[in-house]
Amino acid sequence: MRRFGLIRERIALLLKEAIQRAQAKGALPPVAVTEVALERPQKPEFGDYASTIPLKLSRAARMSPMAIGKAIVDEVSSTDLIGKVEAVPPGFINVTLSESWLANQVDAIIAAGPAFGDIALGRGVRMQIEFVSANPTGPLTAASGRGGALGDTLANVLSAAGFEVEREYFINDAGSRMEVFFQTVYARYAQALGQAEDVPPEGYHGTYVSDLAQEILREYGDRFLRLPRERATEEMGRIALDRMVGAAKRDLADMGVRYDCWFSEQSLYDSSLVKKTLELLRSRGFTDEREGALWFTSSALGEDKDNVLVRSNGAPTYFASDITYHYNKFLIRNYDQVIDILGADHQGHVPRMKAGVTALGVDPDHLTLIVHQMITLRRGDEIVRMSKRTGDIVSLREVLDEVGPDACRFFFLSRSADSQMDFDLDLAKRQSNENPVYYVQYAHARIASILRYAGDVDFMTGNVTLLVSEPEQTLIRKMLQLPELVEIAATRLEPHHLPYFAQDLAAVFHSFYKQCRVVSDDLELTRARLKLVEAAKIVLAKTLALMGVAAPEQM
RNA sequence: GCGCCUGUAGCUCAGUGGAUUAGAGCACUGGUCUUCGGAACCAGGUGUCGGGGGUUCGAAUCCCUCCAGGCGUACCA
Repeated sequence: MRRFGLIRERIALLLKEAIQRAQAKGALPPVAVTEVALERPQKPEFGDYASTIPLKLSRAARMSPMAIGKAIVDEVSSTDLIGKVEAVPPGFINVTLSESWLANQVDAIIAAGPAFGDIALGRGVRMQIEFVSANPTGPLTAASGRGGALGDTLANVLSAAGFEVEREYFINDAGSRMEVFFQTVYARYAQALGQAEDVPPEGYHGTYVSDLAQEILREYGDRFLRLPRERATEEMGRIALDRMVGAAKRDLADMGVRYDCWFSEQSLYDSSLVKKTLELLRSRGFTDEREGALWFTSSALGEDKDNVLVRSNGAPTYFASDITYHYNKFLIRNYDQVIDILGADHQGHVPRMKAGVTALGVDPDHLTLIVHQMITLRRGDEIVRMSKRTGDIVSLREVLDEVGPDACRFFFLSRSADSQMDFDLDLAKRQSNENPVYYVQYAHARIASILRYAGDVDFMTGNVTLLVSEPEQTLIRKMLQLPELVEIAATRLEPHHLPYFAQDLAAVFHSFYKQCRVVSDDLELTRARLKLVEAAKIVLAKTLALMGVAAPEQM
């Protein structure tokens, strides 16, 4: 797969070489220059890239920023890439890309095809990203949708950035919540058969459990009532669990979320890995027995408290499973980097997991925990609570059915993980026509339509050097930002920049379309512009693909 | 109490220490004029960047403090 060197890096190198030459000639004092940072100026008249290096060197060099700027600019070697480079007050160096180089990039984009935007940042580093991993004790909630969109998109972005990414869902099919869930299913089943059974006090009161019990009753009859209670609870529970996991898989698949692996928590017990991991922690001196329980002495690793691994009743906690799970990730499957995406309601898990992997002898920097804030669901002014235990659920399924997967993903992705999110279901439905996702998709459909309209015009021979008008160059500039966007999203683990870029790109395309007739009597210009349109389609489709949003040929 | 996150336009939100006027979408108003898809384009304006200090040549951005909201702070997950 072909990957492109970033324009920004090429320019930074040119500036750095210029500085070295200026220093060699004595035009600049030999002060140390670590890196030449480049930014994208807010305004077009300031060029495509700008550096503040003169301002930063001013003090050490004991020269005015403008004098430094001029000394550097004088030494920048001329290339086909740069059209103009100038020093401007108070001490910026502004770089403008050359018209002809920009025009030629249209050919480069078409040659790259769907690989355009891919970069060589990851260099094959093996990375695992785990997300959603919701308890299979009920349907996925809308909140899980946020984790799903975030994790799946981040995985797409990291793959595009050259990481070797595997996506995983941790199925919490063991432990105390599971027992309570099994008992709840049994109670509802028994109730359906006229028995006086109560849902356990900490049980799940949602109607979905009753539905599930009815379903089991229809398919299996009353046979579980004739089995010993413990065995019936276990067997029926396993059936219910399978259905819940199956539903989660369907919901996520319908949202376009893909997984490479669904990993069972129970398997960690079945293979005795939990026991082995606890032994390891014990032998390394990170455990302590107090009040009949086994504690992880995380306070010795800088955490503010210790955490229970095995309760005094002998049952391991979820934390014991999760450390074991990370033992598996790091020491059995040997991932170089692991990312866990959690909801804010699990933020307390972050410091102890960091301490946990440290105790395993793993560099905690190899584990990144991304915490996304909660979403508040509303229907108009009414706030909707989401809890599987109370049964007051807005399921992901419901949101998908109401809003559709594309709008759903686009919406979830449009906010940074750090921000709480308001999701008004009424509004999302009512405004579906005004949702930015349609604006972006419309641009893609319009492009496809233009290409259809052009019919059999063979534009692959088009001469892109004709593409020098302002709307054309603006569109090319915007398209060329995609690789940098991938870099930013991948290094900062922030996929929320994608929807904004998609909107910008669509807007720039619509504006171009309005100003430039594509298919006209001028055959040469038509061919060139069709190439540009084709390139725009590639870039827009790639952006949408990274977000997991459909790129329709027509709407 | 302590910890994490947040506070930017009427609403929902972007904003990697930099450029006399801090951005986008929605909503609102007016225009385009519609032979390639009008689900479009163009033009309009509001901000004590929560308050107050500090660092810096320069702060929405970094530090301190206060206020407000969300979440966490279990032998739950």
